[in-house]
Amino acid sequence: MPTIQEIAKLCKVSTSTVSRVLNNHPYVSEKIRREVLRVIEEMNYTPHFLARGLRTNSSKLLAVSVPKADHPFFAGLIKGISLQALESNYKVCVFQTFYCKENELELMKLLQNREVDGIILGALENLWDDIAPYLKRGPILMCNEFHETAQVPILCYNEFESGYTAVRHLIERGYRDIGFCFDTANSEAQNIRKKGYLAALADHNLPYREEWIFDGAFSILDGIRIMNRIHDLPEKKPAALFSGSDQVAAGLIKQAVNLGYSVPGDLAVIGYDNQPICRVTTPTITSIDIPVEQLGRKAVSRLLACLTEELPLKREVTLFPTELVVREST
Amino acid sequence: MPTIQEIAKLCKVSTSTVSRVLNNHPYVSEKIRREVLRVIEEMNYTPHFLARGLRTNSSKLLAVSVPKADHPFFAGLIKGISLQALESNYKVCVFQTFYCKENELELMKLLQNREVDGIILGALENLWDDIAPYLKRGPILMCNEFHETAQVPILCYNEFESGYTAVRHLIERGYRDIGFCFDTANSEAQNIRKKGYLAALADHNLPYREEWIFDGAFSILDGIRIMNRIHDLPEKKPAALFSGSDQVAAGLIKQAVNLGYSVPGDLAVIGYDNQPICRVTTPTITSIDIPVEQLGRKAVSRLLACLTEELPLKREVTLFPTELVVREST
DNA sequence: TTGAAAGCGGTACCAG
DNA sequence: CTGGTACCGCTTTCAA
Repeated sequence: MPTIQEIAKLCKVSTSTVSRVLNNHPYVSEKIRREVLRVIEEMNYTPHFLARGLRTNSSKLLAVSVPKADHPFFAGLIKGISLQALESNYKVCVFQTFYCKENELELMKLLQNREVDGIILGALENLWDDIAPYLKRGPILMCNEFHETAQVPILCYNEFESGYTAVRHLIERGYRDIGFCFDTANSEAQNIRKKGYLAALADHNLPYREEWIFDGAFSILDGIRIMNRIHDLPEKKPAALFSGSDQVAAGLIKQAVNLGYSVPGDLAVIGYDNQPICRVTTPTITSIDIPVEQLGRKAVSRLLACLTEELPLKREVTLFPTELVVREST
Repeated sequence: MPTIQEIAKLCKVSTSTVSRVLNNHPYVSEKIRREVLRVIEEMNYTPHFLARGLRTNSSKLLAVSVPKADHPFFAGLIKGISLQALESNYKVCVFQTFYCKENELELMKLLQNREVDGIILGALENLWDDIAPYLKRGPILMCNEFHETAQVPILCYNEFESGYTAVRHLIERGYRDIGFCFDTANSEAQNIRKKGYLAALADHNLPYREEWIFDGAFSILDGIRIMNRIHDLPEKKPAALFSGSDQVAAGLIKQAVNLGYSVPGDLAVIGYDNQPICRVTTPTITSIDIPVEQLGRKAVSRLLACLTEELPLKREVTLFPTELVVREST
């Protein structure tokens, strides 16, 4: 592999001049510029990335942390992030936490080592106070999660409102006994969503029961499991469920139908994220659409703004719009 | 951020010694080692990744190319790859081709620039001859795709056999008029799968019609589109479909039911990949299970073997087992 | 407009 | 066992 020295030698100029050509600096005579470019082409030279990075102190690599890369929502986030990053000549490195604090902290070390230039947190496993110290090492940004005080850009949507909207929709459809499925109370975003759920119930003087609230709802299998538990409830069962995930909703519906319930007759289900799966179940799933790809793209452009303009990181909450998409399950 | 020089100064030793401690070299006295480690700890020092990488000529970064990160199959592949890489202290950078040759070639430049140490191709958009020159720059490995002559490790499964098995299953169920959906004839793997389909038909003296073969089948929407075309077929319609993707199968089934077909009564459908979606449609989808996560993990360990043992890259085809998973759609 | 040279922060060879 | 030092390949003053 040729180096800049060899190109310089062949062109009979200094490495500085070659470097200037490479970086489009002014003050290089047109004649030399052309000659250098010709030799570069001829030798098929490309600059050594690590050497350049060491000098300029940047890796052109962004990390995105997600619980699991194969979760449809996060896969969409990765898609958006990856797309936007590439347009700006940044690469994206995927980091999975598997919902585990330690893995997330491990990721922070990448920032400390300058292995990555910045981090997009697609979820948050640790307490923010354990993450904050790493801000000294480079920009961190929160995307799809919320925190009350974190002094970083936060890209999210109004979880309270979307939760409220989903439940109000169920109420308007005539349902009164409404349950809620979510993945984990560790997530501030999910807690706010839950508040929206509770507020909608309260505003309409509707009952709410502890046993209608299910956590640990991540996947299709969890939906099936939860539906079995509902089926076995000794007392009153919910007539509708607000599920924090389309996967869970799909599992709920499938198992409900298996158990002989009519959906939405006996049990209505509303999902979240408006994933493609919503369109292929029977009945199809009413859901809340989240502009996930946009979320990812914006996360990158915001992060790069901090990086290139050296903007100090500051708190700045950006809310994206969500939309109720009504289908057959409600 | 402290550097190795500062640590050396504080410890009153040379940078060589600190480096030795850092890299667990022998020939450092226990006393000095402990002192150095203490200071490193105290200063919260971590080595600069780019500097180290420049010296050792490695970025500890692997690239994986997929058509789209949010395709469930490829999301699973990314998951497996990412998991395994991290265990070996490598990072994984996701690269999306969007089924476009140019993007794939762009990826090759990362290898040339030493931005990544190796590449896992989850698909292949270009002709192999256009990729092969980059082998000089670093290891490339094919995963989930096949090529007749490429001199690189290929991790895949027997597409002929799985195609044959799927179709034989339909035949055993009594179907005779069997169609085929696949995404693109650019994929050698898909062509082999098609050969399996054709061979099964031929071995059972069954007819095959050009108009029962559909390409451009990637997504749920494509499934719906194809079902509409089948519905409009002027002559004989297929009684069963072998779809190269569960997403497409789900779309086919959904639309078939919408159009008043009974599945599998009037039309049987078999998918591919055995994704979670298979379990939530009505009817549930018979599919071919692919050990995608394993495929990803193996790809990484194989690639790292080339990297660490400096093994010359050579052709080596590894076949993974697939399995027919029978559900309600057949 | 150009070149010389000093790093960026490590690693590893060679001498002692 | 330890230290001195020459790089790795590029960018960026500074001086000419």
